[in-house]
Amino acid sequence: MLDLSSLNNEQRQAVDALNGPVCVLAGAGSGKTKALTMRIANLLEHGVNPSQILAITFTNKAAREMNERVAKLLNNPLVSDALTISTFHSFCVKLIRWNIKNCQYLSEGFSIVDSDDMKALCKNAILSLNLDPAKFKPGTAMGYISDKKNHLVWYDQYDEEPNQQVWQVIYKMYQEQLIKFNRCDFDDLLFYTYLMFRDNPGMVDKLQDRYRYVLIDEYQDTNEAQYSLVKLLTSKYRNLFVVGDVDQAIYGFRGSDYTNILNFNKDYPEAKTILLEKNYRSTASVLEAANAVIENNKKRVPKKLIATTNERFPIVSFEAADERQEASWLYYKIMDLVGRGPYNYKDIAILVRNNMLTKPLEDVFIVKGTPYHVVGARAFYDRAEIKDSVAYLKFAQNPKDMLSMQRVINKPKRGIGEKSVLAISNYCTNNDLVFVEAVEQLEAQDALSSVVTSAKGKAGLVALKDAIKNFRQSLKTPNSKQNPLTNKIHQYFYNVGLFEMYNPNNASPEDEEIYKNKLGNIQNFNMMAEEYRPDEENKTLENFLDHVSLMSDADTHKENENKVTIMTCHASKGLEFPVVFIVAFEESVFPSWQAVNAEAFTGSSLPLEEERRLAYVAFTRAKKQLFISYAQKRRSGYKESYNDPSRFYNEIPCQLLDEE
DNA sequence: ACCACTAGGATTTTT
DNA sequence: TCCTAGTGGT
Repeated sequence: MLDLSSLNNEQRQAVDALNGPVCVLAGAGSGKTKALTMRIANLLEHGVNPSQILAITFTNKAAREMNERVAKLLNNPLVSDALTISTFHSFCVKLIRWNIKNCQYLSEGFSIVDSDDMKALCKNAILSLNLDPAKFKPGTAMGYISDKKNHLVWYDQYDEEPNQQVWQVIYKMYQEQLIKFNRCDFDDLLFYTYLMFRDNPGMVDKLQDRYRYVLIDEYQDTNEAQYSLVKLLTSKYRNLFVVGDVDQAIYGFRGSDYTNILNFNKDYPEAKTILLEKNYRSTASVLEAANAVIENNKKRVPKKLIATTNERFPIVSFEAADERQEASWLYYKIMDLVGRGPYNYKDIAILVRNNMLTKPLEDVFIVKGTPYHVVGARAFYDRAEIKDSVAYLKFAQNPKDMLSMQRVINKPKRGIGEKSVLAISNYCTNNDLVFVEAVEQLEAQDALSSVVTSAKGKAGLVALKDAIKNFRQSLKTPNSKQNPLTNKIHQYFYNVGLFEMYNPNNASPEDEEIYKNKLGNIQNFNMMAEEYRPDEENKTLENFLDHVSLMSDADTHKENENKVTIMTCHASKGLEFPVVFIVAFEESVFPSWQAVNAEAFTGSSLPLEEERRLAYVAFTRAKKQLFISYAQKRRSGYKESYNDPSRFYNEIPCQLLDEE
């Protein structure tokens, strides 16, 4: 029997409201994850089939944890497999793959582009329109395209804004390329799923019957595409349970719209609304500071976090001369907390507004030997050798992916240059063939010379083709302990010459370490194909690549290691730490200069209010103690600036502060 | 086809 | 300041 005794009245209501729409407005630290997991367990206790439950979380890590918690609550590991708990994006990939025939823009084997590929495609589009990429920046194009997709606008829908029409043309070219390569971007996952729903009532009907109970965490951060998806999915049974907090809406820049949660009652007039205001996480002083800051936002529903403890610590602040002094102050504070205080390194988090700010901290921690870990080591996937490895896999999985082909065809050097690449691409397009077929046809007709000139080039091309063919063949035998995916990948990488390319014996003395390192990275990446999920039969190449593409920064957080955690405020959402440091709490950093400018030049305070919510999120991560620092002078990359302390700092009542 | 050098741009937050 | 893409020479 499920033990509900640890819940308060409001949490209890949320857990007990099994049917119909429910909206839980949950302040930071008010036990919303607990309510969410308990409710899933409660549904199961009341005879709901686990396969009928769909829960959407904000990160893959949160999904995994929720799954484990439910299984533990019910003392039944078997429910784990039957439950569907994932992020919007992961859920959408699966839906598209299962219903690929209903998706008019993708076919079997499609793969997801990363932001670098997106940028490259945008740049190609800009160049082929004879526009100056310095004036029409690929980054701006990406923003435009993403914004349109998040609002469910396809490229053929006329853009009324006269000066936006260039971007619309770029959008069109970009999208046509993606479709040709059988690829999609992050936003397409949501958009295409929405289109499938809209155009296939039969499919929606089936899914509605399957997922009778839908739960969504962090609902304040859903965008129009996600909102519309959910609406279609739940319109039949209306068992929609959403949890969120308007004060923690921090993803407006990517189309998230917190009015979705404010208007929940309009869409579902019969909805039950539950307010969770009691905070079980933080000390009274932390909550008073957080409340005082967030009160300054005009666009909000008044709400105060209520402390459940009288414990309080002063909020320690420090004004540093520059970022280096700030970093060493941090170091001494940490040594003090760990050496004399009751804390371990893993109890401490350092939250930053942007990724650049981690560098001076790392410099000090490396010299002093402080154990730390930067969340968002997605940087691993940005290394050239890992991108090459991924591109090799994506090309094998998706034969139409000429973008990945371009990346790998001459790595290692095979004597195939720009001209040959173009000739091969054209041959494929003109004869409606994919790479392997094209090379085989040319080989059979003894016509390889028409695409590559050198003997080395011809041999290289045929060898690459064979390696891909063999790999694809090996994928057809099911994975097993004796013959795991990672072995097949290893063989493939060996065959294409990736290992030989970074063989340290081939390196000059000064490159030896670099080669060793790169080789190690490739091998680690290869191992991940084995480790990323427990069940052998689901470790397909497709699943592995989806996993790699959709892994978020926050998913790289390891809490079991005894290390100080450094991460962005955004990535800290949903987490808690006994001790939290917020660094660079300065005007133009936090709030960002873009937000400050927006208010000054366009008069819009919306970006500033989002920054304030971000500060609120950062503050409320702290369970016990909060430390805040700012510097008079900051050298950040190539720029040097003198900033005032953050306006949010001045919003903290003085009596809570201990200024060092 | 490949290498070495140079100029210019870059970092707000992310699936 | 550092990294990247683009250019010109071999």
